Amino acid sequence: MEFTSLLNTSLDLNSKPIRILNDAPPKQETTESNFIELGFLRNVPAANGNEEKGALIEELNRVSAENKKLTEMLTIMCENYTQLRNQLFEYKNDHSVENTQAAAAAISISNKRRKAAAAEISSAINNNVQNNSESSSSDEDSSKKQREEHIKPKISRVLSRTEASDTSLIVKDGYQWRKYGQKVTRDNPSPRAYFKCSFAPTCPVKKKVQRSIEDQSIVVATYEGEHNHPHPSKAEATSGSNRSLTLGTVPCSTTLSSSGPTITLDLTKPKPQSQEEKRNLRGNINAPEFQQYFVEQMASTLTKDPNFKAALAAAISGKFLQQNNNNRTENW
DNA sequence: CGCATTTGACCCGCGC
DNA sequence: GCGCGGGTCAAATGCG
Repeated sequence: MEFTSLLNTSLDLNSKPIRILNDAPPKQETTESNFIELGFLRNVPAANGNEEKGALIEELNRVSAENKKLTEMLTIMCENYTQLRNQLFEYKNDHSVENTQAAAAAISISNKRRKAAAAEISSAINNNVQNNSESSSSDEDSSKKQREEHIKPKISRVLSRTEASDTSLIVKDGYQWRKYGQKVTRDNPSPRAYFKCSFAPTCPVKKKVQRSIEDQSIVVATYEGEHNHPHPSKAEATSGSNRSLTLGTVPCSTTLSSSGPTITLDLTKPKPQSQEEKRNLRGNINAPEFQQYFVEQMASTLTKDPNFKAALAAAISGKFLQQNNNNRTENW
């Protein structure tokens, strides 16, 4: 099963300010649209006339409807995610015996060459398949294919948005990684970094991180294999120290939109939280606490977004200008 | 001093 | 067999 995080859950907040008045000058238009998006609508004075007021109310209604739609979409996505996660757990349970054998083989041969290791792992899996399977020799081809599927390490891609100037190639996913190499590949001028799980050789998981050739602000992390140990943040939660809330076993930090600017939500970023809160939140995404946490995360992400900051600054400065103008008109 | 990162060298698979 | 390119190793280096 390949897990590719190409879902676009981004809200595209204010990347293109909404046009309110078609004939309004650009500067004014941007400021006013920002007012609406940032919730300053109530403070906009009615001095500009009833026509504009009506337009603003209409816009507010439109934005409210859009917000409702987005909320529904988010709910559906959460449901889908929960379903997929359950399916993953079921799948894992079904294959736990095979995975255990493969992991044991991987540990015992950690110092051998990769080829030999792969051969041993595959033979361990093959033995298991053969032992468990009652298939006759006529099914050899299909069982071969099955084996090949087992041998293939699980590969998943995660896309993360970072500062384009940030050259660290670090994708925060909660796990600890040790960098063991960096290469410049032919198809992409930006270097590719190679990481191993810090639990290696016990944990065979590797990841490759490289900036997207299309958008330098996006880093693509390719994960190979599955961790055979609990998520560090989970382990910490059980052992007493708190760093982050995890939303499942797969990294859910990122999204990518292939077209247009997006805002990426990083749900794995560490956040101070009490043990009790964590217990209450885990596994109940509909809980008000979770939703509050989710909103906090979104707010945190938004405040880190330069576009959002610029929009906020524009809105605030616009607000002050507006107030000054009003004061002047009142004083005159 | 120990650990993580860097980086050049090396290995290996693949296409010609 | 050779060259190319991706992936890995391991000595050197940096940092806390």
